[in-house]
Amino acid sequence: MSYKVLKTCPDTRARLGILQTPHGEIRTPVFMPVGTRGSVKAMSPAELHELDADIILGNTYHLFLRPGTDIVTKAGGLHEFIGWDRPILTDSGGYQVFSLSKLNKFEKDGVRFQSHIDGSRFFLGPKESIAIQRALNSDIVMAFDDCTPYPCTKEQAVISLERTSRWEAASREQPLNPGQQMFGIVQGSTFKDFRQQSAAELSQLDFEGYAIGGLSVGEPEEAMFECLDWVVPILPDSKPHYLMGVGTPKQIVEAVARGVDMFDCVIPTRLARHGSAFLANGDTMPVKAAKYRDDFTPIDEECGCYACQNFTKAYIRHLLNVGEILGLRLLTIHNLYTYLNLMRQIRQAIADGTFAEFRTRYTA
RNA sequence: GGUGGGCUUCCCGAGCGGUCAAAGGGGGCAGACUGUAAAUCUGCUGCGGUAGCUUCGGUGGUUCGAAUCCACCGCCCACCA
Repeated sequence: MSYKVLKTCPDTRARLGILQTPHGEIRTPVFMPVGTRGSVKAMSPAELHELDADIILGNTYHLFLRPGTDIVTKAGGLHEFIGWDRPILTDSGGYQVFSLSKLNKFEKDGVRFQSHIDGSRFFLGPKESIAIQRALNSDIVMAFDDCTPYPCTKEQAVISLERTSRWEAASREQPLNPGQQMFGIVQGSTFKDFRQQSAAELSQLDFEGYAIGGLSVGEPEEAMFECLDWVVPILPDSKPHYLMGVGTPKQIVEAVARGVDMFDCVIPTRLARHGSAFLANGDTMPVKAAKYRDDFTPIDEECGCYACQNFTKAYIRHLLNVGEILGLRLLTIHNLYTYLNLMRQIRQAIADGTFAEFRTRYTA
């Protein structure tokens, strides 16, 4: 048993847990910073340690294109290659089926991609994706799925779900390295019967964890929460539940209340590079805005991050304004700190049995 | 002193009689962003809510009509004395 639930919230479905991997423990609920191409953009591993990140993501599609599996294999695996000694979860490339849909074509056993970099053609299916993730030697391997777009008709959803089911079963059959574990991904768009069917089918495959995909792709927030209400209760309780690609701080708190243990999202790092800071209450602040030109206070007086302890909004705005990379770095540090700190507060609240109050206070 | 070139909206810069409130950059401002084709992208950028009003160094003039043509004045840059 690599996952252990330590405590459950008496009032919600929130759980406190520990996920064991060959590169260490992951304390859940967890937020996993996204490092698509072998780097959490603008952050060094030392800084991620300092921020207390338990685990980061990598991406099969992107790392396959560059530097390529041969290089990573030669380096001794992704951990060695990027100098990160804690757990890594690799996404399968299923999201790129969705996000790069203009550049690819479905086939029975996978997707014919055209590289967004040089136009070269290659094929990615469950077999290929898992083989790449095996070469990367990530701690958590994601099954290869088809991330359904939104809006989506029931006819499209059924085709997509059938494809995902087939691909995930094929993914599960692929060998893994010792210690690697694989998570399956529930799809089914915003249709209750499809979501439940998908969750039931996946449970049969006995994955080490269960992800919910195909959300936060444009559907209303309420629809996302509704999907969680359908799906999470029928996922195995003894396994971690991972909501892929989500989300805003308030969405994370709401999803934890619905029994989700793991999250990843590019929002904190991307918004940082685009000039916005997340505040402790979940709101965003456009630090690049003109009104902060002469504001010599930190982004957040209460924040314990390196940026807030040492720099003012006026200075960070100036750095952003003139295009100095330190501005992006400081905001990235701040946003990741805010996210990881939120997760600490969530875990503490569950441990203390006060998560329901925390949730009410936070989302108010 | 002479000859030639120039002065355009915050900046650079196009424009060479009507379709010009004026191309294109830059800068500025605002917005978007959810398993990252993203240090990216989109929109706005003379005033006014509209009708319209005020701009293209200055002042006059030519013309139905001028940023565009003419005269004078001012300033800048070249080269020649």
